[in-house]
Amino acid sequence: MAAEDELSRRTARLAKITELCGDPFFITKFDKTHSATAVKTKFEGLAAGEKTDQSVSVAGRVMAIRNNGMFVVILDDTDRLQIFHDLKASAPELLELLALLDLGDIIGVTGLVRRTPRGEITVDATELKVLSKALEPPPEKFHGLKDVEARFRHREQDLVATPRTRETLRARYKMVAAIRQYLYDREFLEVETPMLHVMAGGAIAKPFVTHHNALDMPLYLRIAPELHLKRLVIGGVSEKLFEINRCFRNEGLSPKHNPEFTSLEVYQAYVDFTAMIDLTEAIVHHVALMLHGTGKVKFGDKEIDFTPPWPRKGMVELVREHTGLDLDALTDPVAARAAAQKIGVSTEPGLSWGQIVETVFGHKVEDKLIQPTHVIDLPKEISPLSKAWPDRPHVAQRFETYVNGWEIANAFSELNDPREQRARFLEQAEQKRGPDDPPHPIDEDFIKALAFGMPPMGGLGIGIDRLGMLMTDSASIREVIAFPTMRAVD
RNA sequence: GACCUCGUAGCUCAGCCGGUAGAGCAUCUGACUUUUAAUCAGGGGGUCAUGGGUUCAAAUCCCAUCGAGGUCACCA
Repeated sequence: MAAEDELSRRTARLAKITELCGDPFFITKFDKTHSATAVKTKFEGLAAGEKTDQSVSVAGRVMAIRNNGMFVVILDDTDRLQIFHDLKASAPELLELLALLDLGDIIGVTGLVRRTPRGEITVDATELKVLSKALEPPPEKFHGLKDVEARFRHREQDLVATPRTRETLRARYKMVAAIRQYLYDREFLEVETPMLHVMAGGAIAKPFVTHHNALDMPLYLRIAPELHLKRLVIGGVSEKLFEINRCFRNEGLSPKHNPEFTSLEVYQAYVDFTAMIDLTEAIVHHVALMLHGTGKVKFGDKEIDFTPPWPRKGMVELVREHTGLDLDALTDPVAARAAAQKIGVSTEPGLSWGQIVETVFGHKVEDKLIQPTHVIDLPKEISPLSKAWPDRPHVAQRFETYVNGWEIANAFSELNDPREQRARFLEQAEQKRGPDDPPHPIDEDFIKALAFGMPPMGGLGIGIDRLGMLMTDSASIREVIAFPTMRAVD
């Protein structure tokens, strides 16, 4: 039967239902007394074949109709639940309505709870209401929705058809809630800063550009909230604050990159980056415990142990361990570049020593860091917002945390010297980057804010989507984003 | 952006050494009073992503386009 026929068949049934008991789309409420799980839990003790005289009202989507409607399975946001209709003894109106049910309809049922001889908790329907009619059929009941494109373009279908999708997205949302609660409990204030920026700062990435009509000027979707968050700390809104929200980067898509993604950024005055290491471990471990009851989390064929503390290793030290190349001994960029070339890492000419270290690290080390590892001692040249060590001026007081080869956290002792910050920005603006990259703008408002006096502080960013992937054994970032970015179809 | 793979019924898939399209689920008709992916019998349902080419003949081979996935590149 063609799709149009399916639509007209279901529409015809809707008309009949409307004749019988009114238009379902006019219904505004249903007094649901129990969720599917609540029913199953409450009557757990029933023996097979045992009946009760206790009535419940349940509601959900019709997932299966067996034995001509004798058994109907509904799904709500907790579980599936079986409904029984006595095809011989039920009221004729009920049976008439039952015959008009389709897979996917939303129904409300009132009836007595029993356990069938086969052991299934079941509601013997005495009342049936169609609360909403599905005019389109659901995906195949056993194999579900497999087509990746369809799953992401029509997440509602995927959610109905694929238990794993429900679990993954729920876990992601619970994870975000757990992180918020963790920080609330420690008196961090959750704040909001602009999504629309006059210039996109706080990171290096290509921004999305839009235009404000009334102001007749370009605006950029933020690539990071960092600079505004620091300004809030400077102003004294709170010495401990955070934001969990979206950032946007106009770059390539990959299993680890979505154009919009969620980041957590935390700032705390009067602490250094080592406090952010502790906080990173605490937050991530807390999330693992909350979702899995243990710090050890399965990912693919690996087991990742989030139990603190995690090892800290220098970036140059790691490069040495994995390649034998000691970049500390080659501080001249030309020599460093030649040495990198020898071990098969070619770099653009004109890169700084720090950029070469980062490139070699990215090619030779990154994907080997499976268990949580804090990479410390990052080059100052690639850390324009971080304080350097007084006794090691080319090394930043910064770390990046890697898990499963992915960067999931990035933090530093925040640079608060406005003169030094201006110099770093200028250096940044001159640094060699991609051929079509726009020049890095200098955010004078931010420098002015620093000049107003920023307390020493630690700042931390955690990629929520990637953390979500780790916590849900998801190979693609799209699994943990309800509606990942897709190309438009005609 | 480059390369590889994929796109067949509403869904899940088969068919791909060229010969005019199949199965299961869903759907329709009938049977069935306790099913658990219910079962049994029968029926209907297709622009084989789109466009072009080769050929007597194309779902199948070739080219282009669109969409998707992957790898790489890009990426604080």
